[in-house]
Amino acid sequence: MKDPLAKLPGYALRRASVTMMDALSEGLKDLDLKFTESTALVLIGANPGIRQADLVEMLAIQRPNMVPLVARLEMHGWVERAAVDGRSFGLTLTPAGEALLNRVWVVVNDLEQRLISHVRTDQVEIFHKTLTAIWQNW
Amino acid sequence: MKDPLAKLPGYALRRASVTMMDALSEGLKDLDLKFTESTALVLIGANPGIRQADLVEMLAIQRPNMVPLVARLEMHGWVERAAVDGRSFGLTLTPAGEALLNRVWVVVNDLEQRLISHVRTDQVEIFHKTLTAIWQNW
DNA sequence: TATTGTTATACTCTATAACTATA
DNA sequence: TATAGTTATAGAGTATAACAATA
Repeated sequence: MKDPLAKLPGYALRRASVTMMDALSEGLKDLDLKFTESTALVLIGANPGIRQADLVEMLAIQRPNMVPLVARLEMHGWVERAAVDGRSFGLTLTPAGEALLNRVWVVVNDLEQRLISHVRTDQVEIFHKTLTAIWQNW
Repeated sequence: MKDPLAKLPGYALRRASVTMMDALSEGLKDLDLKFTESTALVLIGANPGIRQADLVEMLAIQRPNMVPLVARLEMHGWVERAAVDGRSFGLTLTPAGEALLNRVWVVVNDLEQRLISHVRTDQVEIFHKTLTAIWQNW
């Protein structure tokens, strides 16, 4: 059976991403987290007081989809919202949120290590830079 | 604003894939095709008489989702189904399907070239091999 | 008994339009 | 007038269970 798709780096990029995301979803399932929720936790943890609008921009998701996401993190007691001004909220992790974030990092680091295991050691940096250039300079 | 995600090759892989897929979807919109439909056309074109079950395996999609996909390609007169035995159909492109496939290749080749433009020339092959290893040997 | 294709359905993720309140 | 957050909703894309017909 011929497979012309095998010659296409773009197709490989897609398949690699899906494969990795499947594994990540599996790992996050134990934490009761979706992928985007985990990235939001990371950014809130690194930037206490960050606003929803900042998350929207950094994660490149739609504003309306941020609402139920943050609501769920707050509902579980992982994130707190404090009014910054009359229309925006600053987000911070609760102690429970910090603890959860630590577990997120375990899952993520395991995944990244597995990913990197398929990249020659001397190629890891350029591999990363190339992927970053693709989405940032497309 | 700190962004710990920027250090993660896996996150870059995801963002790169999404960015590229957005561009591909845009290109395929002119052809009235979805991404998976375009990959099915490629495989049918390269393997006349291929069965749905073969597509399902090669594209790693679910069998039930193949049904409306092939039905749409047939409905538009791009693909013909011929009974191979009592339970399976062999798929072939019609002349209209071949013409459409040529246009798919134009879109795909443009996209691949744009993708590759972000990869150093001497790195293209290893970049491709690395991505392939990730999804095939995960 | 395993395989092929099918039907019906559900779930997740993402996108759009329109609204309120505030800067 | 532009921005932040919200509401409601719609659309892809993908997944599962169960079935009929055939190998």
